[in-house]
Amino acid sequence: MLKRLLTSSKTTRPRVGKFTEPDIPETRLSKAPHVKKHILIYGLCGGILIAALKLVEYRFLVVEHSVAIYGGLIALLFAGVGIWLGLKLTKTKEVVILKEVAVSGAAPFALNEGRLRELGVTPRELEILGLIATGLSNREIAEKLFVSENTVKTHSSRLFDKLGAKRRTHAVQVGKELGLIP
Amino acid sequence: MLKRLLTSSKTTRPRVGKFTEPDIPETRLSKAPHVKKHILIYGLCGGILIAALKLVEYRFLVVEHSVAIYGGLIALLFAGVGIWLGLKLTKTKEVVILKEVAVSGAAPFALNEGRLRELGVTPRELEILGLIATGLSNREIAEKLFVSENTVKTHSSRLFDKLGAKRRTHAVQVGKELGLIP
DNA sequence: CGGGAAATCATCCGAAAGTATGACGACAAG
DNA sequence: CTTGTCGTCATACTTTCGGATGATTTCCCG
Repeated sequence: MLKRLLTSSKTTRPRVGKFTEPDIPETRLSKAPHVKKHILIYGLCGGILIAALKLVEYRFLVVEHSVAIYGGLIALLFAGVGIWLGLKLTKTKEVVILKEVAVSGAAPFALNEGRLRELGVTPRELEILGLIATGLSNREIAEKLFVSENTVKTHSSRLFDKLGAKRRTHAVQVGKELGLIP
Repeated sequence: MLKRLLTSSKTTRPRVGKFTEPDIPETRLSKAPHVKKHILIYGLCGGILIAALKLVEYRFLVVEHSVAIYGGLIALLFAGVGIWLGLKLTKTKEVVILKEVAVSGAAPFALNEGRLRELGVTPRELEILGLIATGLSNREIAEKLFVSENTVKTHSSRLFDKLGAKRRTHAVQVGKELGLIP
């Protein structure tokens, strides 16, 4: 039991705590479908740049001015575009985080009547089991049900016998496992 | 005396181990240092490319051959480098993707450490609370932990005090509500 | 090195829990 | 009408719990 406790914390807590931090709100930005889009954009930019290059070449031939200036312009242009694209792609990819939070469906708890009959647990005993599970003492249960404490003791005794429990805490545990109490 | 010696080595050690173990499975992929690295690489490539450009310009001036070819070469070069960089960056970032698989049906219990500190519940006390919740008696807990029954009673007494519980069943109930036990 | 937290162990004592047994009334089924 | 189950109550007894208190050891922190 305790081991299970620790085990679950071993697999659950660190993962959430270390990787996603307390950011419970889902910060998902899935970009899987956008990849192709970016490739397209990239190609488009490439085309535009090639066209620009052509233009530059054209002016180059026509005007035939300082070659170094035009070359530098081209270099700057492409370098800038490259950096821009790199950053853009980087930024886009950077945020890709898939996060699925456990929903933990609320257990509606349906009383296991079959088990009740199977064990021969009477309604009164079940009622007392429920009160025991809330942490009440025999006396408090007796007052709550307007009966004597001895009655509660006999009920609980028979209940423990039917559940195969030795203590009330054990009975609670068994009752939970058997679906007798939520 | 001998018993105490064994006790300290059998109960203290495992306890510490149990509580620190959960942090071991860390499959983290730190990316922070890689970013700057990439920026450096990028800058380096930029320098190399500029140098290449200069070279091309030089040959351009000297040989004065077909301008279109050199321009195309430059464009291709830069385009290729841009694509390569983009892909590389993208790839690097993609590695950082975190996939958190949801645990649908499993118990999502996460120990409430804040409450622990808030109430001043020690690890040992929490351990005993877990054992109490399973329905074990003080004696059984003592045997399980290799300590004396009195020790268990002391621990549970302080635990009840901290939880504001009067009975062990009540303590279990409170512990569940407070997220101390599953 | 002192001080404090944590864990350990002990003793005493009253309260609560659990066991064993018997008994009584209500009520449904045979 | 008899039988059986269920709920109720009681008495007597044993076991377990829980509170109060004090002591010791270990470890960490200032």
